[in-house]
Amino acid sequence: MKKTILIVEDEKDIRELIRFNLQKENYETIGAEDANEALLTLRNNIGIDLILLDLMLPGLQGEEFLRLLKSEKKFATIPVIIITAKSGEKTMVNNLNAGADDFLTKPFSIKVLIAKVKAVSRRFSPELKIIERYGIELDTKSHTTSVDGEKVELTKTEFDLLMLFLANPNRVFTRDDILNLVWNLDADLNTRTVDAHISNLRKKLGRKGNLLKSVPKIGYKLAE
Amino acid sequence: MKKTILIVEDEKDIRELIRFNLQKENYETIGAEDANEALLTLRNNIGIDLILLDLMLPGLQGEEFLRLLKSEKKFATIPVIIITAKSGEKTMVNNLNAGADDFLTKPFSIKVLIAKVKAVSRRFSPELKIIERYGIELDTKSHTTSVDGEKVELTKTEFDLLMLFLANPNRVFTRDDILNLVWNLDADLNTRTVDAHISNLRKKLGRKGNLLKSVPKIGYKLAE
DNA sequence: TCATTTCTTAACATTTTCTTAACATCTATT
DNA sequence: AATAGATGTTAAGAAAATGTTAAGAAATGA
Repeated sequence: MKKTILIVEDEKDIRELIRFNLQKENYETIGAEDANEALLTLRNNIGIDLILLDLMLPGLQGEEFLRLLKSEKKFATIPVIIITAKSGEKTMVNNLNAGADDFLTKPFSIKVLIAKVKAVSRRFSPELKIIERYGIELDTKSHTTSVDGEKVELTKTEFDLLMLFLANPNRVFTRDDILNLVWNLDADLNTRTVDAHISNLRKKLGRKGNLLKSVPKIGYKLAE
Repeated sequence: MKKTILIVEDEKDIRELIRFNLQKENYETIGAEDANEALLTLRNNIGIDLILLDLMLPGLQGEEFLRLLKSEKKFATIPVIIITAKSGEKTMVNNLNAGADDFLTKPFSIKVLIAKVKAVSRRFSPELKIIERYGIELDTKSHTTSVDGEKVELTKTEFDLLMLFLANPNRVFTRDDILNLVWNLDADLNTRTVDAHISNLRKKLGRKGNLLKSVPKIGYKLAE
């Protein structure tokens, strides 16, 4: 699932540069010009997964904002990467103490930025889990699937699709929902593509294939 | 290869201070607030090279955690440096008996901490460790490799790459994961570089080469 | 320094996966 | 039963990913 990054940066050019590159890496991004706007965004948006914070902000100083963040329980667990022009060691120590998870000094390379974002978000959500339901087991660690103990080979798309349903049993998804959640938001696909993948999945799931139910005129769901 | 240090310390300020300084020394760090989180991290993270353990932990007492560590075969070989406020001689002896490799008493100087970490990891890194699986044997001490008893010449990169997979069978790594774990975080490389090395490795591993499986659209894993 | 080894990348080959369109089948309604 | 509109299925071409090789760059060592 796509991760959302809040970019708090007053210089528009830099903000857009960062956005562009993160979007290319398949992150969702939200921009904020200053700390106040950032706070507003945080309060109105659920599911911010990471904050990129430029410390040289006008108004409420970045440091202050960082402390404020870490003092609100709701936000305290969101990882923060600091961007700063000051490279003094004291500053870094202060920020790290205030709760930053990593830092970048300007000028920074986009590659390093991306690498840090990935490293931090990986550190915070080691998505290693096993989902099991109705005798179907998905292991995200080895990326393997089994049905009643028998191994089944799925492609990545099939795996993601099945994970969506297994994680949300009985919930109906429209074809558009599915395209948005399993593919990229901007993928420009025929909705019937979903049908084709459902069909393949059913076949591969064997006797458990009929757990994937079509809900006429709406979409699909997983149910007994 | 960058070494990863797990810092088990409930006081956030101290934890971050340590992190910052170790990162500066080019170590990878992971923080844990208490023993439970630490155990979780150990189970989900491959390649923890050293543990810094504050004994004054809430919940499961540090001593208990240490004993638990040393009793699990998988973790028993990871060196541990104890941080403690108690400087009593008896405590030290107890901890050293329980498997600690060195200790620091609070308040400690960062310089001493770094020095101890370096000393301990140096002591452990030329450790005679042999990984053997599927008939492939890696000897980290002599840096030699054999397949079904036959010696095989690997370059350092190939060796590190193979070690990553052998130490984590069945786990899928993305090309980015691999670049981060085998190369440095900020190595600025084309992800296809990984493919080239995998290809070379497969060839050198002969009939065992096909244990390195590609997982299309994700990465690679080692599996039967 | 030069020689040698190792690494990175680009180019091309091969394989896998995806998407779509065509046709089949089903279901509800008249 | 006929029809219309939906879903099911299949297979072929397109697209994307991986496999492989080799050449130049970079690192290493004499």
